[in-house]
Amino acid sequence: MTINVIAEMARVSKTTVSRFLNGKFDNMSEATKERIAETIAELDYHPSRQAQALKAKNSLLIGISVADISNMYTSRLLKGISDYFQNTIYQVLIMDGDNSIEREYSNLEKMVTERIDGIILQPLVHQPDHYQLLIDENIPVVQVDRYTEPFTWPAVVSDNFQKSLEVADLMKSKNYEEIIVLSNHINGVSSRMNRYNGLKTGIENTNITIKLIEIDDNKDWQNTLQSMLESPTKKALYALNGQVLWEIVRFLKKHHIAIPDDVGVIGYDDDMFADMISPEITSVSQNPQEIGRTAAANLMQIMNDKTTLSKTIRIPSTIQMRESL
Amino acid sequence: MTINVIAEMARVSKTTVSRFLNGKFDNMSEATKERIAETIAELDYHPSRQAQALKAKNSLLIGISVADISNMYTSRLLKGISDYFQNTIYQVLIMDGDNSIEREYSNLEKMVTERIDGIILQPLVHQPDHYQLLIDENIPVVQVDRYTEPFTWPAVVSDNFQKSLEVADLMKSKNYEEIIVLSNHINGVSSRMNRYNGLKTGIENTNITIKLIEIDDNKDWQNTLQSMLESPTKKALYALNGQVLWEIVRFLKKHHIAIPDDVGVIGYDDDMFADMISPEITSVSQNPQEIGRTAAANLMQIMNDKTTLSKTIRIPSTIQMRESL
DNA sequence: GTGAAAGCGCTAACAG
DNA sequence: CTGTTAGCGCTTTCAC
Repeated sequence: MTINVIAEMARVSKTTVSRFLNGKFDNMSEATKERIAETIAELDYHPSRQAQALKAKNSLLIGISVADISNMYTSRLLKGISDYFQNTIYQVLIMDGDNSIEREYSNLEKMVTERIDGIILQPLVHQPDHYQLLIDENIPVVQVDRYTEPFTWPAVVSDNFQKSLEVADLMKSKNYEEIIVLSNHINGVSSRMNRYNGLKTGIENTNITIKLIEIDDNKDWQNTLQSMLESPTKKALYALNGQVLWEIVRFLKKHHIAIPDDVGVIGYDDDMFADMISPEITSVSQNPQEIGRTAAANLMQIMNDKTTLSKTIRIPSTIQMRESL
Repeated sequence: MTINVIAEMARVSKTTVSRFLNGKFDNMSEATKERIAETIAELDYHPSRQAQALKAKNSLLIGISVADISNMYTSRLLKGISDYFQNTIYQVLIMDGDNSIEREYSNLEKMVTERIDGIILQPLVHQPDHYQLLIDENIPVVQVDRYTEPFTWPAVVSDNFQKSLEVADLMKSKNYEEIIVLSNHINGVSSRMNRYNGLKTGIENTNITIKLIEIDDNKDWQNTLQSMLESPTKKALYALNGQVLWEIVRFLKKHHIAIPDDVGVIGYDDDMFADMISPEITSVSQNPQEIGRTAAANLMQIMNDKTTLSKTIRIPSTIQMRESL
């Protein structure tokens, strides 16, 4: 089912059919127009994107590279992105890095091969030269959730540093003496670094001490945490993402450590469950759908204007005050 | 950066480069091979998928149409699918129907235009003739989670009916007298119908009665539920998916209705939270990742063999016994 | 061991 | 108002 078939059946040249397909009716008789329309409808013809792409040198494909597709944050991010592109001529090619740097790179190579017109990237690596491939190919990129440094591409992220300053204020006002930060590896993940650094900055010139447990470097983190909890100081736990937050809560529950009496808890990502467990968990609620939507809109703008706007956009998050801190 | 450029720089014809790209080294001198390899590496050349597709008449694109992308079940399903295709030459085009029949249809039309080679479909509509487009185009399809009837394409689903029989057994053994099933609209969603019908079949010839509240038909479902709960019979709530389950639990919590003393609760989808709230919620745990993987594998087989295996594959789920029932 | 040429389905410049 | 023609980047047949 090709344009030639349609042309033949409608007794016109394929040029005319092409004009019809592209809405160029300026100089087309009603009769021809109608005949083509009928033929197309009858045969249920859809022009081949591959052929169009080859000609036009754009694939109308947008690549999305996410760190881990099976993850609440990611789902909501994708919702925002999909929503935005739904009403455009672009299609969305989603690839899951599965938290593997090799797999992410292989995905990006595939995207280049697909001649995608733009990329929304949740980078697994902090150094931009790891992504030299994309720079060389001069592909428009917008980063989400995290960013590479020094500056390479615009990014849409949460107000991580700022929000951690507020977390620090909370800790001060509640007279906590020690904060144990729990996270997956922090190095190279800007969002986690900013959350951690915001907290450190926020408690400067106080007596509050901070400890950090990086979970994936430390299979034994549960023992580490347990021994840290033994001292008599007033402590709080700060989990830098949702999955870690729930691991902690599960751990505390299992060991019958009372929240917030024995230890305070606050964490990132306000899943629908934070207010359903007892005690309800105080958490920082991000807006991934809005991050996705914004990133998509910015990518579109960059692709259209060829202007690479050089800034980081911060989408506000909010601290949901509940009972655990 | 095209094959012509490479050919010129390596001082061979593009035929030879093409042979190189496709691993046809049968009659190629080591010298040429090396020269081409070097040139490609130097220029970081990636052949255009569009041009290849145009020639080969396959896009190597797989379309995934999901009902709602921002949903735990879907994320895990996508993980399974992505994982499988990662090591193939196929790319995955994910589209979100956002629970809108129109949007789903528009997505499928886009897939046809992209000349995708196969589709994994979580159908929003029960009648297969709604998908006549795909039938006409003769596109290989595997359904997931739900299926259309009468039989059109193979489907990979959970053992919904079977598992609801077990739920019925549980209800009997715990002497429940009345079961209130809560769900989004059941009609046309085979998984929900099977869950409901399995329960009905399971309690045949008992005195247990069943009531059904379809949440989206009934904005007022909370009042409906509340009045249903007033009678003195021993009752249980059965939620047919995760989102409904958590809405119910939230509702009960808010109204201080005790689980399981005032009312028993069981529901589908064993999110990581079911065992973290008090009381822990008894739930049916599906295996969406395995469903996705299996669907992907079957689609591959159909695409390769051109044999449309005509069966429904059921992936076992398990009832996680906890405290709420 | 390698190349010339045709053609995949489409668009656009030019001609009439 | 419409058609002829060339060409997008690749693969493949046939020829040397």
